[in-house]
Amino acid sequence: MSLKNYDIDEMANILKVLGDPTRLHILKLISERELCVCEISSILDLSQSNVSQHLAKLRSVNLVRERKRAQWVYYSLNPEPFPLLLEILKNLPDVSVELKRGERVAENNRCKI
Amino acid sequence: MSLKNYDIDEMANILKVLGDPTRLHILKLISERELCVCEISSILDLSQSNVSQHLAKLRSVNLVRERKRAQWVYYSLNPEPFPLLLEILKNLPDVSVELKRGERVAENNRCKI
DNA sequence: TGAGTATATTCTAATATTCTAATATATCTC
DNA sequence: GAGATATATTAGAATATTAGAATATACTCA
Repeated sequence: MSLKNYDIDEMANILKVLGDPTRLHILKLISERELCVCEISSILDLSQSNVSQHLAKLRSVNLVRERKRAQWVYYSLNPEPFPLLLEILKNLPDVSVELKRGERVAENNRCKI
Repeated sequence: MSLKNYDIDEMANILKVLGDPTRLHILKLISERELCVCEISSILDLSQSNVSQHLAKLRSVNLVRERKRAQWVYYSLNPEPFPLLLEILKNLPDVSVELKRGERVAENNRCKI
């Protein structure tokens, strides 16, 4: 996803989706490592439904990619270059501690494939 | 305004303010040339109150600068470097035709100082 | 000082967003 | 196939945002 040639409404839409702390947090997490919904849910201590709805918004503007395996869905950043997003994420606080917590959950829940 | 060291809530706040087509449009306009509220109002065909409220949101996250002269208030981009914003604005459609229209308004209303 | 103009603020109604609870779908395992 | 698990979707209540009308403030000029 390039940044070129957006009209104002498209750009506003993307920025609106980005303008939510939960969604930014999710993006930061999956920018470091692919995560399934249950891991995100557990790390952020949010309901599955809530996370799923935020992911739907992120999908709606093509910011994330999903990979389905068995009953799990793993999310990662859309790999097409979107320099703006990378710049934003680079400047958010580190989430490695949270990710460690996610790993333990993954092991317990056997969604680690 | 640098992009470094924002926490997630601050960043989300800024992006939320940016995530509105009217505000993006205003930012694009004043990135080309300092404008008073009445010019913005006329160019975008929005009520004075509406424009003023959008400007208040832009002020709330420090994206714009105001210069008061007589009864007019002239807005321009906050000059502190905010590479992210410049990148966004660079990729929005040209507004020079709209700005020409604004100039005519300015002449009629004698807010051109 | 008083009338006129530009802008900001406040209030309110309409609309949009968010969260939770309930339900649906899909896949796995037995 | 039946039950269990992961995820998505839907519906509804709570909350937030938006736009317009009315009002307030600040400045100018006669």
